[in-house]
Amino acid sequence: MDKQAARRVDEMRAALSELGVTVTRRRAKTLEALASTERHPSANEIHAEVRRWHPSTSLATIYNTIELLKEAGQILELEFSGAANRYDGRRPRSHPHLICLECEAIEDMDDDREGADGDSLSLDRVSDATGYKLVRQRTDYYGVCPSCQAAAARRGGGAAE
Amino acid sequence: MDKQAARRVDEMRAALSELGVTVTRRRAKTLEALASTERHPSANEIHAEVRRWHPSTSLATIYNTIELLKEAGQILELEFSGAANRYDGRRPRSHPHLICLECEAIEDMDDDREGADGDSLSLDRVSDATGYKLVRQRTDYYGVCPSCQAAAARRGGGAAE
DNA sequence: AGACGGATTTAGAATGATTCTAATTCGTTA
DNA sequence: TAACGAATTAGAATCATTCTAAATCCGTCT
Repeated sequence: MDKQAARRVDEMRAALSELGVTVTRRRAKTLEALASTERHPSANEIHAEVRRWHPSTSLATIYNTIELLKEAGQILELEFSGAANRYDGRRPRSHPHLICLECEAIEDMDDDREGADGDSLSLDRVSDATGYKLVRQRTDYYGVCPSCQAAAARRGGGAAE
Repeated sequence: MDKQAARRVDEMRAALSELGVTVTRRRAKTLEALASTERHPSANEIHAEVRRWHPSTSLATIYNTIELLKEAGQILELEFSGAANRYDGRRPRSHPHLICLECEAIEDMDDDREGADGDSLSLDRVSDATGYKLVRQRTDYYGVCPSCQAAAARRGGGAAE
């Protein structure tokens, strides 16, 4: 676990304690799993990771912890209907994602690629314009990632394919 | 069905024919249901509407037609994991939505509220910046709509609530 | 140490949207 | 009318997520 991940785990721990819940060993491992991957894991993937240390852990516990993290504002949930939800525990504030339709990879998009000041300002602006009291936003870009494009080119041959 | 809705139905019809599928009466009603509401209905709601004219229609047929419309690029699917997906058949190109967390209303956000030229340009820009071959985007703003805010104020009394 | 009580966890059942399947019906064309 | 492929149906299957009731854990107090 690198330094950034460790810092993130501390933040999440603190936020959970703030909520009045105890950070058990299972929960701690869940936080670590979330903080130490860029992969935006599903509940199942987190479960598999936590099980490596606490084999009797049940999926319900993972969902339970995710729920608490949501209440604490410490996790971003990316909902999908045809597939499992994916989670971002590294950057809990709303930010855009790139989603590959072929390999299902999800990666963060750098904020500075589109508006510098990020999302909260934009939220405020939209709140003002619409009268909604906004709390978060979701922005996803769907397409084919460079690596899948390369794989397709290798398979298919020419550009016409 | 107003004029705009009728035009939309024609577009969808044409796109489906283009695909080589026949636009049956049930499918036609499905298109109408989609074109004539701002409500972003779920599959169930569309089903209920179509059933008013063709009571034996099965849910599977609705999903089937939605699938075809997706292939034809004539419908926007807003995925949710905890609730039914919602559909936008009036404006099939990517555009932002406002989603009320209390009453589950979904409304279109005017494009000119944020970038005038809309989404395809933005898609191109992001494609260039990231190397992804992007095909669509999703932008949602989550919060409480004005009408639910008013209802809450009425219930709760003062501003402190 | 022992007992208590509340929080946590577990296994499995329940839920609900969506997809699949096999059989039936519909529409068109010969 | 017969025959064919497409469309449709009812119901089963799938699968992520949530719920439930029982068991367990953990800190605290005696």
